[in-house]
Amino acid sequence: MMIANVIVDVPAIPINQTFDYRIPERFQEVLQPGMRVIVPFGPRKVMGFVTGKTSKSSYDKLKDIADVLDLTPVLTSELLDLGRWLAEDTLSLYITAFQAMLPQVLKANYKKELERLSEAPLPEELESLFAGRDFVPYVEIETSGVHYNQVQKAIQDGDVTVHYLVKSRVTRKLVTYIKPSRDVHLLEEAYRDLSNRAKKQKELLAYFIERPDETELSALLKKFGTTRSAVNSLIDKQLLETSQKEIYRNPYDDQAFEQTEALKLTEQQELAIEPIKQDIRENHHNVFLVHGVTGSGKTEIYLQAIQDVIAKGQEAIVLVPEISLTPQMVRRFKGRFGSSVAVMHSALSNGEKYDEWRRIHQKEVQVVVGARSAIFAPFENIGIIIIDEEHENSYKQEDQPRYHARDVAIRRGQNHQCPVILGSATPSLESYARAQKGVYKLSTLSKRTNDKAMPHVEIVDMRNELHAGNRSMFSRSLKEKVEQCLSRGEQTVLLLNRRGYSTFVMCRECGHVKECPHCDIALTFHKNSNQLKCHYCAYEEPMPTYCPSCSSDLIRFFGTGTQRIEEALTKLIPEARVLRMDVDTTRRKGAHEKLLNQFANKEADILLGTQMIAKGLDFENVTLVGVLTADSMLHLPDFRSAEKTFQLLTQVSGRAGRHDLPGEVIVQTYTPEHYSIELASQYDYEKFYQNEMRVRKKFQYPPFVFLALITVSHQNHVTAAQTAQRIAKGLWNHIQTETVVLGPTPSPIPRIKDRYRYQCMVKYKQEPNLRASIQQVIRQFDDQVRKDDLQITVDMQPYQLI
DNA sequence: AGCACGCCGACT
DNA sequence: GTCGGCGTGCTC
Repeated sequence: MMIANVIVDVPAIPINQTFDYRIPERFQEVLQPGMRVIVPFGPRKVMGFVTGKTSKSSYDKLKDIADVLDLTPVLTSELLDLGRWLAEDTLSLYITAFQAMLPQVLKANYKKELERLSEAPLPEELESLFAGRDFVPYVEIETSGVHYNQVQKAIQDGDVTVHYLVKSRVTRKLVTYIKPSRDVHLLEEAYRDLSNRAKKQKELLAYFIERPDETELSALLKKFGTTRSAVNSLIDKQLLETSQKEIYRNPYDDQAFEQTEALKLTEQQELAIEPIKQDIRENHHNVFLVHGVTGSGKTEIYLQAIQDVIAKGQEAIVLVPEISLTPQMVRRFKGRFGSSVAVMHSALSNGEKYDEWRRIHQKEVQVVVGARSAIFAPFENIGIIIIDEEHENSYKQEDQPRYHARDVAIRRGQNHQCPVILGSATPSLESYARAQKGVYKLSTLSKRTNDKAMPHVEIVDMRNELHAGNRSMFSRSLKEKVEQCLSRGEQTVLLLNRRGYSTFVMCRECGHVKECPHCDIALTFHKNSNQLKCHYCAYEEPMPTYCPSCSSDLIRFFGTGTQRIEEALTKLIPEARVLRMDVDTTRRKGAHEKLLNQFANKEADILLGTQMIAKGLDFENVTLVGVLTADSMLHLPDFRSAEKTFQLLTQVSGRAGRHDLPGEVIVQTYTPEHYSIELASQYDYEKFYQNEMRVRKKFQYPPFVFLALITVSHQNHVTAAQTAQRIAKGLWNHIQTETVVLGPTPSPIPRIKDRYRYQCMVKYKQEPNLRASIQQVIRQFDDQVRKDDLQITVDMQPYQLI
């Protein structure tokens, strides 16, 4: 057992394998799989993960491990295994998968520096750069313009040498503590001797005579209303001493959360939770889909299930989408489980994320609530995994490794033999279909806990507005309702669904949208060629000047923004105070919370914003929700567009009248007859599901098939297209007859950073060897990838097709 | 990826 | 001669 298998931090295809290293004597006791090490790799040093230990190697020129970075493994054996699976499942590199499972600060930083070895004079430029120092960072040499061969020469003469450094990014937060350094009676003696003018010193000393424990410096200064100088004097007199302690950055003040108790469950909730509790008791893995309408008390089910898990001495992972948007959620978990909760989300600093991660790693918490990557929490005895708002696409990572947290959750659920709960008011079709097939266990919560009806939804046909001479973005009905709401002193939320604007073409006269005749997907307007194109097949046609359906010349692509809406709104209803929330107004850190707090404090009457206001917000005084353009998403060139529209409308409707006041919703649309809009207004998920499934079946989209997307990019247009073509051809030779390879077609964004992009889509039902086939086909291009800057990426479960 | 090596053309 | 550009091959 003196050889370690190491995955090194070199993200390249030929390096995607373990490399063997000898374990030097001094590390043999401590080194375990899952630890990070520094190893020599060629002429340099790199970080690596130990994946295993063996006694022999097929390689005979082994080098020694240079250093061990961790005292305990950062990856448990389960996570090591999970990482390998993840890399293979997503066709990523092992190192990429491992890095994705850990906080940023555990990544290595690489530096080179030059060390002077002799007193012999160096070339002039180099000599002045050293300026008496023994070490010079390599970056200084690069930026100073010293000739490379001078350095080379100095190295050859043995006057200097290069060091390859691997530095950890870890920064620890230290806090200063003060404690007495002498016995109490010596302090008392010193107290008597102190001059009466040293008032603060006396006070401090008296404090420590009373309580000789360590006290945090900042707290001490605050308590006595003094500064560091008084303390320093006592330190100089050797009466007190300082010590530094490492603390965790805790982004939440646990005391600030009011503690809550388990609520009494309704009959429906009881029915839903019982089988989950049973699996917890019996250590049994099942996936539960909890389909519960807004306000049906899904969270309370999560909380009570977690309670059971904690009582058993096990741990819980809760995933929520973009948690920074839902301080309410944090409050509920911290309120129930106090300091046993770690919170992981994107708004935390790297240091804060690391500290939360360590609290998990060191078993100081039993519950983690976090965004996507929290699924990799290094717990070893997981009793439940919960994914709230299961349909959210932020659970899919859009860069390598392109994983879906749901898949990882289920894999970990199997590893730990524990239940996985998927919760949503609008489950993804994939999940609901699996529940229908019995793969997942379905529980439905159709009633709200307060027995209130869902707010009434009024659909406004914007074509009628246009015919009546109203060309503004606000229908007469919406204007009226906003004014009424205003006069009652209640608040309004207006959603501008901006995504997809200016890409699709719609007739403002009749609502007609150009779609691909082969794909039933809206065509995308390409400005440079003035063409409409389909992103699923190669279909294209010129941009029409007249609507093919009603011959109106009002056919055009859409473009508008929150800013313009805000202007129009203040003109229309001058007395309303409007708060705008979009990427521009929330870019600054904390701006988000500030805006929401302002609105909660009723400093504004109308909150106008994009998607970000649709999710998880809960304001008791909001009684009106307006959706300005319900169909803007509907015509995105994405087979999920109807599903996304339904989900968004359902979600945003849930924002109205959540409390005592009754709410209402106004949905403005050019296509009121579309089933996603009509059924969302009736809160009829079941019917929507049936309808959408028929569409998916007809056009062979998920969940009836699986997708894999291969994207090729190259600075040369022809190379990109040709390579994609060859990949498509290559794949045809490997696949079953009912599998389809579509394309190549230009990617939705055909050129990014001066690289042309082509893609192939694979639609398949049963293709057990697809990953191997894809790998085999693209391996032929490895050389070109390396030497010709060709890029090939594979997404085994694409979500974002646009 | 990132580094060294080695081959070749250009230039003081 | 020698400087420096880039193609090639290796990394336990």
